[in-house]
Amino acid sequence: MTLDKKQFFDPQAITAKWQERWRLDRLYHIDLKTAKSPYFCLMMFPYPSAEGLHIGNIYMQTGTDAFARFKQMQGNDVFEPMGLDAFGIHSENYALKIGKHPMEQGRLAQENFYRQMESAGLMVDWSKKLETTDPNYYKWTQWLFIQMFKHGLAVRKKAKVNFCPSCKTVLADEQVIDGKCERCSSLVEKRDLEQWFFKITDYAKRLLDNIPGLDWDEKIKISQTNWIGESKGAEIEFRIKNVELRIKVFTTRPDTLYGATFLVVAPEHVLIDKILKQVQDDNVRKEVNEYVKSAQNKSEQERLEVGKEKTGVFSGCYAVHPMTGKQIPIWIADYVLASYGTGAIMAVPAHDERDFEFATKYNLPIKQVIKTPANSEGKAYAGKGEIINSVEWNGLVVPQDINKIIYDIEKRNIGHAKENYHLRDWLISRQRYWGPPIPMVFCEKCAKEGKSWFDTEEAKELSKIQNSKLKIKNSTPEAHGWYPVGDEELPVLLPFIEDFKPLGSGISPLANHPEFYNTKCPVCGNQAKRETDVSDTFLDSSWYFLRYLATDWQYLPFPTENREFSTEVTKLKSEIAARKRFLPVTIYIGGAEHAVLHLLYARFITMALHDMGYLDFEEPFSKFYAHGLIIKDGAKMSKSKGNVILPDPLIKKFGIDTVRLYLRFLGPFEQGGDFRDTGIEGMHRFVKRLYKLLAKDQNTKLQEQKLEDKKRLRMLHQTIKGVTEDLEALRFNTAIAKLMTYYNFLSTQQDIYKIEAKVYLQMIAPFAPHVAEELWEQIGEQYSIHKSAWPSYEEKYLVSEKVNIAVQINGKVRDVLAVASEESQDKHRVMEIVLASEKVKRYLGKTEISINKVIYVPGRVINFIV
RNA sequence: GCCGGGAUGGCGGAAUGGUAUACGCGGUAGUCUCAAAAACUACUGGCUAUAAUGGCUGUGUGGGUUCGAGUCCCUCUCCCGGCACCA
Repeated sequence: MTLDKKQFFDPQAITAKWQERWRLDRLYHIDLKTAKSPYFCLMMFPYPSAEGLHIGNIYMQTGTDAFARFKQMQGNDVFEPMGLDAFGIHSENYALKIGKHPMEQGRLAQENFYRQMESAGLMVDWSKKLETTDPNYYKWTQWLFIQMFKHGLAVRKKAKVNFCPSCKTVLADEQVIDGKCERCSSLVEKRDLEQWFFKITDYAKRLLDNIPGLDWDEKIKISQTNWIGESKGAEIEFRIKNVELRIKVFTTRPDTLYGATFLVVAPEHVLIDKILKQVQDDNVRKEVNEYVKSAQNKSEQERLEVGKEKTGVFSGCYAVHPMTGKQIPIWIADYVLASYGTGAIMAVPAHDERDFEFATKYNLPIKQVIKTPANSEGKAYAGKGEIINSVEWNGLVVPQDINKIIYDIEKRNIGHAKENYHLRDWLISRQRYWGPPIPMVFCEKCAKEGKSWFDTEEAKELSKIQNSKLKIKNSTPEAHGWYPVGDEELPVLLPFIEDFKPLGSGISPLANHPEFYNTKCPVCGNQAKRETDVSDTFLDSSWYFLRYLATDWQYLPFPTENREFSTEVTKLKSEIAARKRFLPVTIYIGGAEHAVLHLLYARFITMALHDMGYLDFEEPFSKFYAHGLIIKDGAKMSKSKGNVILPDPLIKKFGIDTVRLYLRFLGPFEQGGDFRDTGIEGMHRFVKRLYKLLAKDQNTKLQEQKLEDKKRLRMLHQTIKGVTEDLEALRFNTAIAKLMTYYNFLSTQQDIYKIEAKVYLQMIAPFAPHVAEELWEQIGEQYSIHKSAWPSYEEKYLVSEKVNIAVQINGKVRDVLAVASEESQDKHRVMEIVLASEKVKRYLGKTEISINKVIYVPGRVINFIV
């Protein structure tokens, strides 16, 4: 007779039973204050834009959860919080697509997301959840913006910025991938606009220098290093002939200075106008003007097109070479970028491919200054070799002697050592609706009078107490008229408006709402206007991990002892101290796609908050682990391909424990893997078999007495060791493989010892929390398995199963003769095995040698000295 | 072009320099069934052999180090990711 499945294993009933019990018992509630061994296990919070959770979200969340549960069982007080990154273009675009108001869509999505995440059986303390759209949250996002402004890290600048014509907003550099919008893949345009920027470039060096010390995925560290893009070199000044003007150029190869045969400046370079005034020839002037104009009209895309032939025009002016005193022509060409370095270069065609191409086209002189191997032709871009044709530098060898050259340049007062960074300032304004309004007020009257917040008493007070790393600047023209909203006015609520659609033309939807933007100047009291742009969603997520520790605090953004909050700090003194122990985040798990976005911004903001005195650490995430992507049929899941896997039906069909186990098993966590339907069926079979093996009313008898069988003890302890090490390194797939091997072993045994069942359930609990809890109860153990101590192993049971037996002649290993197995641990037995081995017989027969000494190397090789 | 990472059965993937292919999927055969499904049992890299506890071969290519290489070193090919007219 076949058993009805329901009769012996009903995953839905088990899940419901235990989730209910855990909730009633507040099993996963964590008291941040009394925690003895604080462990902050953070996972990236999702944005609730799509129809619901994606299998990829579940993949990441349950993976993090398995690790968190493991750490909890190891005796840590694990804080695993969760929330929603609900503001931002992602969510807004989705609302636009389905024709709902973002506020309404947000409410629906929020409900659905929390329901789904709770069904995943996470050990999240839901009493500490947060949403970035909550005014109690974005009040502090706005507060953060204001602190950045007050400390001179949020500035208004007019600049060429990325503009997405489809999302109708500006974008940060990091949000442009291959010239396309990160969200919608539209071709990004460049527009000249005045916007709010965060001065992340001020932190470029520190952000870079801290990278080697981070316990992060190497991939991510390399990406960030490349993105910050430090180039070491020198800035060198060239006098312009007949004029009191100088052009600064940046070069990484000051050693090739004697090879500079002309200068090139970007078409946008500010000196061009001044230079042109000196030019007599009208034709040249006209030509230059035309070139500059045509360069401006070209899109970034066109200008950067690979393989494009270089263009340029002679400016009519000459510069004076600082070493030789000879005059060299100044050219204007768009292969030099205004936004990098000084916007001008010294061209060394003999040793730079681009300069060579340009010099060849326009017939400019080429002068070799580095000795190159005989066989290479004119263009040798060698970065190393002996310097020639360079008067006093001749004979020096680069790169070794580059510092001598820079020293010489500095001594002659023609330039100095200089580092440049690829990193650009973080453009924070968005001309969209769905975000926290930037909490700034602009007063026309004050602007005309050249006043700003930096002229107030408060600014002067602040400048007295601030960290030396942050110098409050004097009021710059860009800051004139700008005041932050007063603390008591926060949050600046995002109003509900019907016309929330992005307008394009660089204006935010809020700009059509005088009832929102009309206000009074906090200083002069005249009519003033609120900023109508909202901030980038990456600002919301740049500090959310701090807020998890303070979701119940209304007057503190996160645990801090800064004097700004002195009243609260006095009141909550010990609580703040206790909660601070969870920071910085112990481990952060998330997708590698945020390498240069979220992860860099969070580091920057943390560093800035540190410098402002709000935090006493400057790196937010001690450890970062990047998980891989889950794909289907070898391709990324997408609706157009019709290969999207949704979690709900799977959970319904197999139960969450099977899904959790399968997601862990399908490939290494850091690589992701291919979702296969037959694969999950296989895992389902395993879960059913396991249940059958250990469930109370099944045939198995649990042996209460002590386990003495050596083989079984070794199996048990080896599995504990392997699984523990695998979990420690987040190698979930191999951990589960070991558990399955162990199951296969146990299932062949007549009886199962209690200790085996117990340890087995504990090891599978992080992956299959509900089934493990159910069986834990059925074998008569005390609730809850998740509060039980992770099993430990004893070395004495771990003697290696395999040893190799080798022959040594004159201290050198000559040959491996045999492989002995477990029984061979004592020397006499080894001898027997060796002598019985066919290979040894042959070896001994051939060479007529005898074994006179045995050296035993535990675990690996047994050497015979012959 | 530059910087990373990778290539192991029919498939996903295991292997601190020590019996390559753990674990799962798929496949084959069998048990149970009127039958099928499910479940269970056995086998499953290739070639060869079958009296075997047999032989040979095998981790993208070609070489090297080593008693011993998927693993370490060098060459080449291909694939994936990031950056890219950044001076």
